[in-house]
Amino acid sequence: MKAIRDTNLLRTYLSRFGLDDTFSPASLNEMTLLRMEQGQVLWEKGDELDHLYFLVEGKIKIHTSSAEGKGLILRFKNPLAVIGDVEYVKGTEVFHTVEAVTDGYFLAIPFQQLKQEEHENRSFLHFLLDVITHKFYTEAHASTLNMLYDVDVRLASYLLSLTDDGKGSMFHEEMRTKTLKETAEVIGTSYRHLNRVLREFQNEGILDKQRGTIKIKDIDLLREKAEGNIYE
Amino acid sequence: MKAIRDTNLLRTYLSRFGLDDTFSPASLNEMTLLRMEQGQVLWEKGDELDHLYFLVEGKIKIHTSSAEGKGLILRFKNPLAVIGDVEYVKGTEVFHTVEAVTDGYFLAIPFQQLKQEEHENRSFLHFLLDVITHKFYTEAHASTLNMLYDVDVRLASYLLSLTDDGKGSMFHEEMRTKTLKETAEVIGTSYRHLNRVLREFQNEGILDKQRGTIKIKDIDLLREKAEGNIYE
DNA sequence: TCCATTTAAGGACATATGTCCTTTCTTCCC
DNA sequence: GGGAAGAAAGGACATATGTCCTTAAATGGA
Repeated sequence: MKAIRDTNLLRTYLSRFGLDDTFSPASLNEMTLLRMEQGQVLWEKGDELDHLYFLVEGKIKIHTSSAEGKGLILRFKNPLAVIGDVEYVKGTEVFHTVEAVTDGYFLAIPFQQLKQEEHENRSFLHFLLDVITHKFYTEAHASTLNMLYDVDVRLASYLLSLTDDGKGSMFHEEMRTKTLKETAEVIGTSYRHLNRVLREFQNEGILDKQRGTIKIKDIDLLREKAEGNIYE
Repeated sequence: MKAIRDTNLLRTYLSRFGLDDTFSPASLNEMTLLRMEQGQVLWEKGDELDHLYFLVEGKIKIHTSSAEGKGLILRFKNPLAVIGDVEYVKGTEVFHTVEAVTDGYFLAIPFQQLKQEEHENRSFLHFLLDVITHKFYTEAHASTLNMLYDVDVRLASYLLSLTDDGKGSMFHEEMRTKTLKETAEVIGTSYRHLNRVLREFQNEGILDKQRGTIKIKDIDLLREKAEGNIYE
């Protein structure tokens, strides 16, 4: 990634995400702005980090793959996402590959500065704790869902998580998955199988689809399929 | 669980695990000692917690199950294990069932007291951060392993994690899994299938087994099977 | 505009894994 | 010592899911 010298933009992001409340002025001063470009692989398994990064604009994809190339997308992330928190606390290498899905920006701050911050500033520790706890929580949910349920349940959950606004009411009945292949990776199955399950759903009257455009027809049936599970 | 009035024992545990360095005297004073009994279900999904618990003696099992009764053991834990950390930070309900595998003891401290501790004591926040980060880290490893690899690789990893002392040398070539059924649940498969894979391993000369007693014969072959993955 | 590339759709088949049973040993209790 | 209950072993079969292909429609440059 390339460093961008744009103090105004940097300040805008700091205040938009309340980072200027979390960090001391000294730390804010150490922040740099970086630009990522679509498709770029930002970090790979095994990399050593020495900065903590905040995604402030754009979208990234966290994924992993076995030696044999079998891939699995763990999640997509939008601002404000934090990268390097676990690595900072545990001093370990990067474990998952991070890729830019769109163009965007990161803020970066050196680990060294964070050490300082830890001592002077309780709210930073709290921030870190909240971020990592949240990661653990969602990871635990998702992995349980993946281990315990078949693809149809996971797909239903995934569709609900996009369709539902989380409060029980429903928003866009129609949505376009960018690519079905990507959807397959997110729920941890092959494209072929996803397609199969989608057709089943169509046959059961749960949804309509034509070349990748999926339209939910019966959200109650979908909820039934998901068996009360929702991604996230 | 039943509260035990045994100040000496309590103090022993506090110092054995260095908790008296982490907590303020006021908090130490609020600690209570509890006894668990083998087989007891200690917490279930949906329970509300108002204490943080430390397992100081004995062994527990963290597991979960779907509505249809399909079960999955996430992990076993020995002292010092912490229960309720995520629930404390996020204010959520218990997510996994916790069961006593043996008799043992917990220390408990009210969430309310922790609030206090947070303000007065930086090392407590750090303690919490370390514990949760570690949980995230191991959970991420295990779930990736589970999603990406087949049972044979997972079994090989699991056996290695018991056989290996982690530094490349090897300890007990012979080990007795308490029950194979339990082993199956830990690696997330059915007993039937575990049995199948064990027989394959035997045919390939990797191990010998007779009625549940497994003896590793060729640890290099086993390592090859595990493809570099180790549980934990 | 046309061709190359990507995405979608689904057939055919292979494989991993699960479910349900039956049998055989152990273990343990009365 | 004998029977009941649990643990191990594995046969038979069902099912979920993966791999490999082929075809058709969309999409993005040159």
